[in-house]
Amino acid sequence: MKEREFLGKDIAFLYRYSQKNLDRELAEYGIGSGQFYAMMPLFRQDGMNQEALAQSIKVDKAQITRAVQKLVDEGYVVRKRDDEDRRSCRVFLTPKGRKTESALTAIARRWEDLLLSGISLDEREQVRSAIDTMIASVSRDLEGKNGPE
Amino acid sequence: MKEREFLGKDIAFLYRYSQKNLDRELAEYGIGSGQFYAMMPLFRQDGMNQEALAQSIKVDKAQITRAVQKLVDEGYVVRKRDDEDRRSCRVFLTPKGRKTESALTAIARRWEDLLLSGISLDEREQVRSAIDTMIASVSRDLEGKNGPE
DNA sequence: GATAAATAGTTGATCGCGCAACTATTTTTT
DNA sequence: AAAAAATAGTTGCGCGATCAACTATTTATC
Repeated sequence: MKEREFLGKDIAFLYRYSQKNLDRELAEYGIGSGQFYAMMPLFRQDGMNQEALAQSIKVDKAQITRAVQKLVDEGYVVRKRDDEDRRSCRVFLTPKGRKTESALTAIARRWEDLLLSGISLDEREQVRSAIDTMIASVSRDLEGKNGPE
Repeated sequence: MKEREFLGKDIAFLYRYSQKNLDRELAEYGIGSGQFYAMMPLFRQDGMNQEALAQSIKVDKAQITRAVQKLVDEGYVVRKRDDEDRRSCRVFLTPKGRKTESALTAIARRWEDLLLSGISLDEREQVRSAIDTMIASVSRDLEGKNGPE
């Protein structure tokens, strides 16, 4: 039985290196990894509010406030007060923002290709579903801890 | 073919939730996840210098400086100037530090058990080796980028 | 319809972490 | 042996991210 390291350490390393890689690739767009993650869901669906955006990448809403602020500063998105519910802001891509879609998705794809490069095609499917399972386990744990009081 | 999300997002989530979980469990010891990762290698081998410690968890040496400083403040480790090479400090566990070993490894194990809880035993082996492969791919990429000048 | 509770967003404090610039000590070159 | 290059560690700066406390608005309750 091979001597194994703590799995958390491996995930941490993959995360940190991912940030580094993204930051390098994104530098020319004037944004960092935090903004990148916030952009991706907007390509799928434009005009969601910040709460929905936060949920879709599972980060704190404070983080979204800051990411969107930066994206506004850089001209990639605009905030529009929602007239149905004036507490919330809907976030829309600007034309400049839309133009980055193919470049940003290419960056995501390249990173993913690198990660999976040593793994056979049918194993990839298994790895992905294992990761889905882990996320589900963790999410369930999370709910148990702060969800229903 | 199922609609898949960006793999990086999943890794980011697992990482962030892991930090949160560790921080909660470590609170009673007065340390955070950053110090936890630095402690783990010391249980295996005491007295390595900070450079080695940094490499063993693949973080920046600046991060180790800070983590060790905090661990010294909390009384878990001591720094000893190395007399063979007076540039480096060797880091040793104190008795108090040693006493945390079983608790900290239990925390690591519980977290890992949670992560893997939905995955069958033989799939676990595959997942682990897939992650090893990803780490190898990423490390190779990293070397290609700043290694041999 | 007034008050209470929930919700969307913002802000400040704090942690984890990498990078670049710096100091102090080897090690290598010449 | 002197000068140059490498190495271990520290420090300042900035980004990503969470939490807690706060404001503004909406929804529920009495």
